[in-house]
Amino acid sequence: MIDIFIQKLKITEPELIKEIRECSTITTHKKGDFIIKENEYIKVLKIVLEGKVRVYQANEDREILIYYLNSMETCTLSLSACFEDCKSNVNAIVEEDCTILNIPVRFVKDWNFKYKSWNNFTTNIFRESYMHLINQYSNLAFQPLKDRLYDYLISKAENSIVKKSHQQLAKELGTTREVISRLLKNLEKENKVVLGQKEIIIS
Amino acid sequence: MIDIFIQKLKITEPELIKEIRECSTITTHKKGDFIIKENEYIKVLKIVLEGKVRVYQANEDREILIYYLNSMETCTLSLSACFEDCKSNVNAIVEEDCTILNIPVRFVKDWNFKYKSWNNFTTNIFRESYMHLINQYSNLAFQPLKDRLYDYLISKAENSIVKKSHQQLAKELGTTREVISRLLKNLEKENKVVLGQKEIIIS
DNA sequence: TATCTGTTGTAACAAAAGTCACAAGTATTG
DNA sequence: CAATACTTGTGACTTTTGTTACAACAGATA
Repeated sequence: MIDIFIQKLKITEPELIKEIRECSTITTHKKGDFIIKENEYIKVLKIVLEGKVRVYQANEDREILIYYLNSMETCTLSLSACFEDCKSNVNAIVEEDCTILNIPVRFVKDWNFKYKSWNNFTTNIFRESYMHLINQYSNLAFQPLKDRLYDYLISKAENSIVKKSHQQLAKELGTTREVISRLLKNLEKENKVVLGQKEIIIS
Repeated sequence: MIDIFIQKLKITEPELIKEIRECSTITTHKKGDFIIKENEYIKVLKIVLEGKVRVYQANEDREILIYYLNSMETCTLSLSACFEDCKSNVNAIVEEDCTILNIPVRFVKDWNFKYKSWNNFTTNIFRESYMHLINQYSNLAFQPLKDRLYDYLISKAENSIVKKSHQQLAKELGTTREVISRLLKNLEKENKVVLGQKEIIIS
């Protein structure tokens, strides 16, 4: 598993590969486990080798998705935290049983100047995440929820099907279940989707 | 001017200081000039030595602030763009006449692995910007505009006074002037602020 | 002073989003 | 099968935000 990750990162330095193997730990987590909780100090960089994790912010009654971590994806927030001892401002919950590669913060910081390929890796993650978040931000500001929902469905569809409950969508888009149900019904009336049980078909 | 910036960055390597001086250019811009436009390729890292720049996203009829660049602040977006040739997804307009330090992208990338203090600088900028943006994001998702406005006024107040027009505030918070005027009037009725011409006093 | 531009106030209405309450269907599991 | 939890539908209502239209005032300048 680590090999695939190392390959994906285009890590060439043998010493770095050795260091990663030596200092990192691999943990497994069940669906529903919290990987990171708000206000907790982050002490390791977390990379999902397998499974799925949802990283989100919450207020009293609603949640909004920051990003999903799928196989071989890196938690930008934990990476960010590695460079300065700081608390998390998000939660991360396991959505599908997963295997996680944990690298203690001090290594992440050291490697950044020691190994070129690690440096490329971290700056790429930052760049991509930052660009993505800015776009999310202005969509949230300017797009009506109906449009955000429809765009989101399209982006998540596999073979034009999205297997999610209305409640899940609400948590991802930062609203409530009733609102999602209503908007989906409207989309169905406009013949843009067909609704099923935990399933939305885009037409 | 460059000296202060170098000092602020805690740059110790004499060669780096030399390189910065040699490769960078200093430009001046008048109020209203565009530093960066949406969909333009970014070719230099921009650091505001003096003056003020507003970086924002726009749609047809509204704008939302991403961040202000004040004296000695670095444009995270242009930094981000340095690591991969890419188009801007924001605009940057001069709000107060300014002096800008421009560093071509290839240097920014090289230095990141060549000089430790430069590496620290870039990762710090990324970390702070990313953390800040995540918080802005969830505020936008969860906080009513009235609260966002009030919090914003408090954060921008100098001696409890904010010298901005309603139109400016609208552009910063991603809404329209009329809405801001109404919400401010409500805040005044609740004795939270006193309104004047281009001036809001927080009480 | 007259004119122009920018600023603020505000009413009336429309649209979007959130809340509450309840009903009914589906899936899961002891 | 019965009980339970999850899922979806939906009406009625409220709150928030956006839109349109117009009036009045302030400040700068010719």
